[in-house]
Amino acid sequence: MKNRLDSIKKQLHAQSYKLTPQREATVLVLLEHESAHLSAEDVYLLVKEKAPEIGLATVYRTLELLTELEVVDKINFGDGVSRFDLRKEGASHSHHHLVCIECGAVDEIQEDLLGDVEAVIENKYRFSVKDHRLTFHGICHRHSEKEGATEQNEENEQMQV
Amino acid sequence: MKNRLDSIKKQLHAQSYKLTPQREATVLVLLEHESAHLSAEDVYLLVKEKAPEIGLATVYRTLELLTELEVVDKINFGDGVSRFDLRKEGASHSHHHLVCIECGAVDEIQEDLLGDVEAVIENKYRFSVKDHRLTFHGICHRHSEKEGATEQNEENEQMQV
DNA sequence: GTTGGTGCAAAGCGTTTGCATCTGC
DNA sequence: GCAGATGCAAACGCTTTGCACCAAC
Repeated sequence: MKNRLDSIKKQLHAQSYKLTPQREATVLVLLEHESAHLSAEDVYLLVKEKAPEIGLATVYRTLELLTELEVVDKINFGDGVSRFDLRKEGASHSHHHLVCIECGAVDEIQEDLLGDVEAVIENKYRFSVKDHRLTFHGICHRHSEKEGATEQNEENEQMQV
Repeated sequence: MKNRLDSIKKQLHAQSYKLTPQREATVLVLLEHESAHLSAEDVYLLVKEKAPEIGLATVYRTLELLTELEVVDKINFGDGVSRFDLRKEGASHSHHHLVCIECGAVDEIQEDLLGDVEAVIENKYRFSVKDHRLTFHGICHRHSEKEGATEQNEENEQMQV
């Protein structure tokens, strides 16, 4: 965790940005809530616990900055808010998501399943892929198998495989 | 084209919705601009040419209705507006998109490249896939190969393979 | 006449921006 | 003191909603 923060600090400095207390608090919130797919508002409320004086605009500006630096991915599940996902250290691509239409849970898939597909895109369609967004909508394992599974609204889990 | 309209009319009637003149004009605009990834505002301006009295709210309501009926897919490329894509007749999944970060062009991929990936999602992650969204961001063939390719902003092409 | 659909304007809501203030070299 | 960063409030832009009116059976 400390390493991630240091590494992000270096990335900021490399582009002559500072790691201000507000930015640090924001990054810490993101680190502490990996895979939570927080919205800007979510981040704001959590950061306020650490640094109550922070303004929403600063959070937006920080998240924008981190997106530019490719520290986070700005993703969108079609519900009208942008969500921010920390990239795995060194990952060059956004990971995939499973959105359950029953309970709203969002699971992550860290393994890259698009290698073959990207090869087709590159060769057949002559398109040089820089990033991708892949989201599946459907019914998660908690709801497809057993009826009466524990309700899980607004809750997020990470599936590491 | 006529067939598509009739088919959509049937789908509406099946759920006891009417194909009002405003709805018909909206559907026609979508049919005439397939693969154009029109925003609601775009659709509104085009529909106004056919039916000048139409209101923006009606267009929004119609697009929402068509999305529910799975006649169109509501997609989002992260630029803050929803875009509406007519589904191919009988297609059960949204098709894929290639967004060029140089010129903003959006190409479509009609072939389904996710068969193997969905099998993994279903089996390994026990997730029952109902729909997907796959977008690649990168550099399109017009800009990756030859410098000085024709500028193509806000323009869209369909790649049928 | 009842029901669903429409048009308009106002409201809603996430996000961005202008600007005065602050902070650190 | 200068440049970058911040906080606040206002502005913005897309989308939704309330409501009176309309159209079709």
